Amino acid sequence: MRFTNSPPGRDSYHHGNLREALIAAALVMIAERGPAGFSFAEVARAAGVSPAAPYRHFRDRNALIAEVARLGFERFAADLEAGWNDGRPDPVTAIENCGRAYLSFARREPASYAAMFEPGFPLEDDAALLRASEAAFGVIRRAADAACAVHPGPGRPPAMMVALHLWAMAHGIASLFIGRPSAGRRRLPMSPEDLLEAGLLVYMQSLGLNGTQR
Amino acid sequence: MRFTNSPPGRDSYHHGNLREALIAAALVMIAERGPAGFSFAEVARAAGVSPAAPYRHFRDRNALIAEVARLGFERFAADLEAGWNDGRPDPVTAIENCGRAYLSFARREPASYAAMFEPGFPLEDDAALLRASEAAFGVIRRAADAACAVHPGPGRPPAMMVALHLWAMAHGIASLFIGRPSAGRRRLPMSPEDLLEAGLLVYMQSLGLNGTQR
DNA sequence: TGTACATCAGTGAACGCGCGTTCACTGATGTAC
DNA sequence: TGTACATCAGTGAACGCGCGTTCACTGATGTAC
Repeated sequence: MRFTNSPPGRDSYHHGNLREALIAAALVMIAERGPAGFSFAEVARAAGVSPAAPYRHFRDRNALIAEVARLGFERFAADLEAGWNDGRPDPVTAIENCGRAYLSFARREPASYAAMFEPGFPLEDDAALLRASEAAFGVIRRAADAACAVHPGPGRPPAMMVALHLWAMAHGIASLFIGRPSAGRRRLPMSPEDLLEAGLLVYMQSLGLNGTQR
Repeated sequence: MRFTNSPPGRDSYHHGNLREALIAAALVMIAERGPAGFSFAEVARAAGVSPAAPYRHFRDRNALIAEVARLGFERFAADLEAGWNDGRPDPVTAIENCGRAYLSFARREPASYAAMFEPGFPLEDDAALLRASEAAFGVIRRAADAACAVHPGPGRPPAMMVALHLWAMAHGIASLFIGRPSAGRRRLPMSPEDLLEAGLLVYMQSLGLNGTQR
């Protein structure tokens, strides 16, 4: 598979779109074989370009994966934001929609999701990447804030903790039941989406948010 | 680092313990660099043995990782079983202990946990491995059964679903907050253990299991 | 207890391969005047 | 509009390296008698 600008073959000495083509090729390979499953040279070959060309755009293979992850987090945050939809029509429904958006992203973009959460090397020191991941978590955090605000209190749980619970459950389900299988995967008696929705409802019921009242 | 039988150097033509030494060396390398971060040759070198020697014990590198995962699942199941402790003193406390055992395993054996859940290649067709992973899930499943049995009903939730929720939350927290960091990791305002305990309590409260009554 | 022999575990040399990285280069693009 | 020049993106050849895998081998162990 080639990822050149001008179909079918490149007509110019310059590629014109190499950076994007490399990212697209990496996504395909990560989806097929995981973040560890390709080399810098292979991705160049897939883009129809010499093995030295990618160095014009990325310091090394890891930098390419980091960029895949960063772009993934950006789309991920946008998806979660759309699902949350400012808490409409009500917090419980909006959180369910947000959860659905979460799994939908993991399903549509397994390669991005893997680069984001199992890159195979530490991704901590990339400021732009951290910012993108914080934006995504920010959506969940705001959803938890809004949900907690409904709580009658006293005994209102800390919103940060609720956000982490929501995220852990969504990530747990995505990571166990969506994407390339691991040995841990079980057969599911229901879709991951239904499993997450039920889990969120059980959880939120305890918080005084009755899922049936909407 | 060498993993030979007779310290400090091997005195015999035969290693005597090579299989175990290869597994031990793989565990160290996986802990440091992830399941993708070592080669078959490197693990042989670490064991102080020629690059051809590992082939006497494992078909290839993947078979070695699969064995690491299988042994990991065995110890994992035993740990969960000990935490669950047949539901004593009561199901809620026992499930909390089981959750603590879950995270404790991920903390003590990050390399095994990674091999089990992010091997980097499909591990589906290894029957012994599948059996070991089913044994581990079986503990969670039995814990969910016992917890659901306490539910006053009607509206008692399916135990299988509850088991999957418990597992997803524990795995989500382990995978996000324990082990080698990914870009997704947030700073935690509390320990993973406390986060999981709180999450389990909130969840189980909805099931009619009051965590404060024990 | 001793000996012959089969089995087994590890050797070490060899191979072809693809990778990461560098380098001086070259062709295309954009811009100043 | 034309020309000169700087900048930029991709070339292709080269390198050393470690890997995976094979092979005939050898030394140690265990067992039959």
